[in-house]
Amino acid sequence: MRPQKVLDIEILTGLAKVFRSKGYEGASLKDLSEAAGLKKASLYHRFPNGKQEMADAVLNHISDWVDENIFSNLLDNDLTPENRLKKGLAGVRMLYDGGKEICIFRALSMQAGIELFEEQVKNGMNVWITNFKKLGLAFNLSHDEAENRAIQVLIELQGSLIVAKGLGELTVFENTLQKIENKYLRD
Amino acid sequence: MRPQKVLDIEILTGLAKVFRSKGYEGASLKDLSEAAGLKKASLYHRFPNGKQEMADAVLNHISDWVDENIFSNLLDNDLTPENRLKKGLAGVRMLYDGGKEICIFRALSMQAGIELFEEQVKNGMNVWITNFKKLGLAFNLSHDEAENRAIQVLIELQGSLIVAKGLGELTVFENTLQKIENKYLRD
DNA sequence: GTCTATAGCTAGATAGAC
DNA sequence: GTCTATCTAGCTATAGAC
Repeated sequence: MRPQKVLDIEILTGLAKVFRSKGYEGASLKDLSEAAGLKKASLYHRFPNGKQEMADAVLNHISDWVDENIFSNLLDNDLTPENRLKKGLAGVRMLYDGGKEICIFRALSMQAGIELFEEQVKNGMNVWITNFKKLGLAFNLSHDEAENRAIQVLIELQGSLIVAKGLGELTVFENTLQKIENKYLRD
Repeated sequence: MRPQKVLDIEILTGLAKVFRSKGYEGASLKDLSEAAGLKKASLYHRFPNGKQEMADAVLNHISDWVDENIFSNLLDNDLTPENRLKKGLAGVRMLYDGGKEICIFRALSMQAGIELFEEQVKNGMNVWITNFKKLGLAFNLSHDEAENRAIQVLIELQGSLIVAKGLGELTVFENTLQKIENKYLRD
């Protein structure tokens, strides 16, 4: 076989960039192939089921990144709760590039995607809540408090991304990260 | 002239529904014409500049609704600050149908919309912040506190809409409305 | 595995009858 | 003002050479 011209990771990175900025319907095969560095037909060779398979692959790729760079920190028993929190939030900051990038779930769950990715969005959110809840328990919060705070973290992250993007003020996102950190450290 | 078959308000309501659920690119002229109750060519008679003009009209229509049903309450000098808040939040609850509906700005600002509606989204958010800030001042908050709380309100509303929609749990949105109300009333 | 070329379709938008 | 019929451009996807 001939060697791959472009590595899988490079393709996924390119595809992710387009899906995140344009959404599912908004991302054309032309956009996707240019960002991936492969012609359309070659993309179909890698993803025989087309655009949907590309979006799935991107979701899985990002999901793996989040596991490795955020959740693994939140749950790391070798760290103090304070350091789990700090390293976890550092991962969050990186995931969203300081507020410049949008949440891939949100980008893909609009439009036709509503039914297409509904289940994955729901599961994805529940995993975030579960893991932040475990962090809350490590801070000696009650089950209810830990769960409510986990949900609140999700709300504030998503909300601040929208507002930061809308206003063009990245500080809104950064302030929210600080606020979340302080809230856990204070009680 | 022949009478209009469908009233402007009915058209706008139909168009809004499609744009809110599918976004700008995701909303096809077929979808839009069916929801409006007019054939494509007739829609173009009403909106000669096409889809973009339809989206603009929807944005203006909703903006008027928000002025009348939310902001006018927040700024009503005949009411106590408590009642301004309660009536304003009641409008917010109605605007988003208890968490079932998505923010039109968000729906339209994805995809190709990024440059198309960027200015309108920014202005729209700033108006929300300005008006909630005035409410905060009526509650005797300092300028800084009033502004920060206004931004926080926007963040929590947008975030809770996303999380409520993603989890399929409308209570997330309702709880956030309660939390916002309590926060103002407490201090 | 990657490419050029193209099929088949649907999108947004118009023409012109009534 | 609304309709049917139609145009063109762009879309997703495929065929087949190398």
